[in-house]
Amino acid sequence: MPRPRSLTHDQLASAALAVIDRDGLAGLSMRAVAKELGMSTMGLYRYVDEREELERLVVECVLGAVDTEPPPPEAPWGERIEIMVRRLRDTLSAHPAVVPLTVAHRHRSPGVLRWSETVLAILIEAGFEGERRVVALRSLLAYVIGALQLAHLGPLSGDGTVAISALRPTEFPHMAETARQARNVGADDEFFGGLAALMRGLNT
Amino acid sequence: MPRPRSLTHDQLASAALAVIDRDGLAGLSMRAVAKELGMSTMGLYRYVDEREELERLVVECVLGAVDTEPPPPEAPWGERIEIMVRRLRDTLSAHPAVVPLTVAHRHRSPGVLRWSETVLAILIEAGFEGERRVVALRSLLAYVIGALQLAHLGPLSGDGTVAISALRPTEFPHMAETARQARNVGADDEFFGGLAALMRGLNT
DNA sequence: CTCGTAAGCGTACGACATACGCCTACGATC
DNA sequence: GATCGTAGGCGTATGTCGTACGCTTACGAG
Repeated sequence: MPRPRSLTHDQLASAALAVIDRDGLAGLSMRAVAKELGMSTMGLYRYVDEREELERLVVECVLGAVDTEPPPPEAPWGERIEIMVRRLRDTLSAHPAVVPLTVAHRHRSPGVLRWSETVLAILIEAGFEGERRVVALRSLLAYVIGALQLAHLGPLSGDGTVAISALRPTEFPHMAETARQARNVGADDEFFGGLAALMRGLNT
Repeated sequence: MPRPRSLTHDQLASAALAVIDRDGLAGLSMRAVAKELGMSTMGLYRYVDEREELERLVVECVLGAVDTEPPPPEAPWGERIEIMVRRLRDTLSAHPAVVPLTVAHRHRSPGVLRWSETVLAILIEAGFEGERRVVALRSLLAYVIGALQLAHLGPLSGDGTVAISALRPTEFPHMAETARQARNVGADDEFFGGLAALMRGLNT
């Protein structure tokens, strides 16, 4: 075997992640990642066939870090699900710009699969069967993905909310008032408030 | 006033939407839209300053079509919210590829603002105040956005689910079985099942 | 020591957004 | 009806992107 590879997939993904964290998802380019690695642009193509594969590596690198060990079984199942959701959210929150990539590549990520497997085990133990189980898993995923994107692109405490609370109150009175109140709602309160509601509803 | 504009914003947005519907979001380019309109690439720049503005027009065109009239007030508030969510989902489902644009530009879209205004009015009438109202609106939006993206990029009846149900059952037994069951769950069952759960939870 | 394979690089091409400058058609004014 | 300023529309040019292709170079097995 001639000439061993000098870069691991993890190093590739970390470099890409560094670019994304610094310049946003739009800043991700083969050139930028190559420069980050101190190599020529085309050198990168010895490791990945195309940009999409690099994106998959990034997703795996991020999602692979999720703790998928089953939470302590003595806790009620609702709490255990919340623990799992919290882990996923914490992991993705560290790199919010990759969430769109996650959505696109989630089917091939062992990370999400392992996470889903653990969540399903809890749901099954809690008595979820058939369609009800499918709906529970999908709605949890949908909520996490949607909430993270909303939070990243327009956090409650950010410009958007300020702009809305300044709207002509005659046209959008409820929006203006709600936006004013929203400034006092932290990102965690918002996320876990909605999650708690979803969990209550799934339970009944 | 010299030389009236020969194209309306709506015509611009419709052309862009046609491109997106045909070639996906990745196919959206100034060149493609200009060609769709039968004009030169640079001619487009007489109407929009930059690509982002064209995207905003598309979002407005789509979201502006949402019916934001308050639903019949004799219905229970939960049903009225569901009607509003259904309208939003139906509108976005017609052009699923624009959902990511929607997320990015939602703050400036009168369509979402009007929709939110109507939803807030229902929530207020139902007794939602302060943080609880904020959380309700945001979690509904998060769920819709997340669910639509999941459905578009990997519908339950699609390849992804088939691929998952073919995974080595020793490693992902629950996933494999759940995916098999998921093939019998329609997109509407999935969406409204999760929505119903969220609504139940918000109510308590 | 030799040699085949893979590593890594440079160049090149076509698509993209878009700045700039040109000619042109129109409508308000005289 | 002639004039003129504004906006419409186009062509060209620049810099970025992904990536195909071919070259040189370093390594390890024989």
